[in-house]
Amino acid sequence: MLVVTPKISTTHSRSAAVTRLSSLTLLSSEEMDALSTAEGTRQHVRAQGEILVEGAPVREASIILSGWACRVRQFPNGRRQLLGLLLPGELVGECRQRSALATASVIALTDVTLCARPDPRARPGLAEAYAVSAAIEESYIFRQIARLGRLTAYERILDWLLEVQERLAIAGLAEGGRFPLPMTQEMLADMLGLTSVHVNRTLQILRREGVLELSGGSVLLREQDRLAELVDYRSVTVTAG
Amino acid sequence: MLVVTPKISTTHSRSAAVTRLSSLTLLSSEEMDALSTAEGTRQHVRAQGEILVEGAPVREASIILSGWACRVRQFPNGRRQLLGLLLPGELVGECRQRSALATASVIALTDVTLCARPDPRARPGLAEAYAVSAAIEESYIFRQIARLGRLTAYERILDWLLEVQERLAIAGLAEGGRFPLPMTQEMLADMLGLTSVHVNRTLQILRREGVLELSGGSVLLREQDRLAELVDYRSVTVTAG
DNA sequence: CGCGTTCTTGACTGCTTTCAAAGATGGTGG
DNA sequence: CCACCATCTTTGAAAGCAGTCAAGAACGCG
Repeated sequence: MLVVTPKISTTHSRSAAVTRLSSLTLLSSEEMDALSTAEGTRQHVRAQGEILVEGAPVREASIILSGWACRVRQFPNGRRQLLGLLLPGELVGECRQRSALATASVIALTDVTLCARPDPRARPGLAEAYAVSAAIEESYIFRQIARLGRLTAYERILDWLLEVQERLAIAGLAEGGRFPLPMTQEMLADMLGLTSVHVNRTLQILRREGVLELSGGSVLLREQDRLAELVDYRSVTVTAG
Repeated sequence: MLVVTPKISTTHSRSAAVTRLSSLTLLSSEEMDALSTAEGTRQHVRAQGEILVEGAPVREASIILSGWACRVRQFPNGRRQLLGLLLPGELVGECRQRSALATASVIALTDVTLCARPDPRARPGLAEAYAVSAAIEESYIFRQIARLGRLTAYERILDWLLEVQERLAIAGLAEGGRFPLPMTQEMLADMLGLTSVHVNRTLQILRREGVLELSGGSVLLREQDRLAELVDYRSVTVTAG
């Protein structure tokens, strides 16, 4: 239950955003400072609150500093589908276009803290980091399509958990197969195209098999190599040499 | 079976690419000329051929001049999922990043003709058109996720056909609910996360209901307003005012 | 006309959903 | 510290949508 991160013991270690973006490409110290400065002016959104509304204009791109968010599509009959996660250090509302409207709503799954994205002009490292981030995000989106289209409930859950772990690890928020999972089984169901009842039953199978511990909003994944093979999970690679 | 387009009777009317891109934003005549010139140097890919390979470097962005292509993810056990279509006038291999690797393979579903994308620098109209095109593409991708996650086979097919029609219509390739559909039922199945047997049975239901005519690689959709309501289909909007 | 691919059909299996209700959990106020 | 409430998780039984396997029919192409 207790997550210890002994190696990062300085009072105020690097934020998730700095950890993530500086791991995507080499950032100058000026660029890291720009990020830290930007993090000073935060914006808070309560759980369930809307960060972006589908069809509404996108003001400016933001970076998620803490908390989990997701893109979502709502159907009129009550069904809804979570299109993809947005985790700390990741960007919201990137677009290359003036007068752009959001192509999907974004809501906060937990309480979320955001800040404006530092201007990438005259900061090639940041521009590169944003571009790499966008490319990685695209590959997460494609993975979500393949997951929903061709994996069983059992495989979907494993594949998705492996992805979440990888994404959190990039931001320094997962360690040793353990990471937070602040979502109800109903949210999981909406993310994975299942019902909450079936998510529940499948999670129990995974627990019984010993590959998964799940309690108090925190997960421990065991035997990850075997699981990754099972669902053909591949780590993200978007840049060459 | 015979598709007549009487209004465009000049010998060489606008290409699908020019039709589509100039409908996304206002293009100057120089920009339209640049497109037409670019179309002079074509590249051909046979059906089933690879246009982009996942994990390989992306050379340059291209425009599809004719034929259908798609992004695809292949699983080791033979399963595969088509991630999304790429239709005439749409762009392949857009990325904002040097040394980028393709995040998914792209294959030709039919014989495909491509050309290099004219340089958008110093051509604000083209830059805008590419940006709008990318935004629209993103909304198609989100729609694919929602389709696979939350619609039944019956709904998936209708929703997808409505989207294909809208996309072809933008390029001037659909009219009066009739458009080409050069895909086998097995391809449809891989696109919609179903088996070909179930696609077959569902198509028969649609035919029996009279909402769909399908033969010789060509479709006719009837009662589109009713169908659109049935699956909560919304036309794409990505730019304000 | 012959062959390979694609489409169609039937019978059966099974994964996932639905509906309903009971149990656990966590936060709040008394 | 405990009772209480809302939310979340768990369980059971039954139904349904979609998958599997297999074989025959139709189609398109050379």
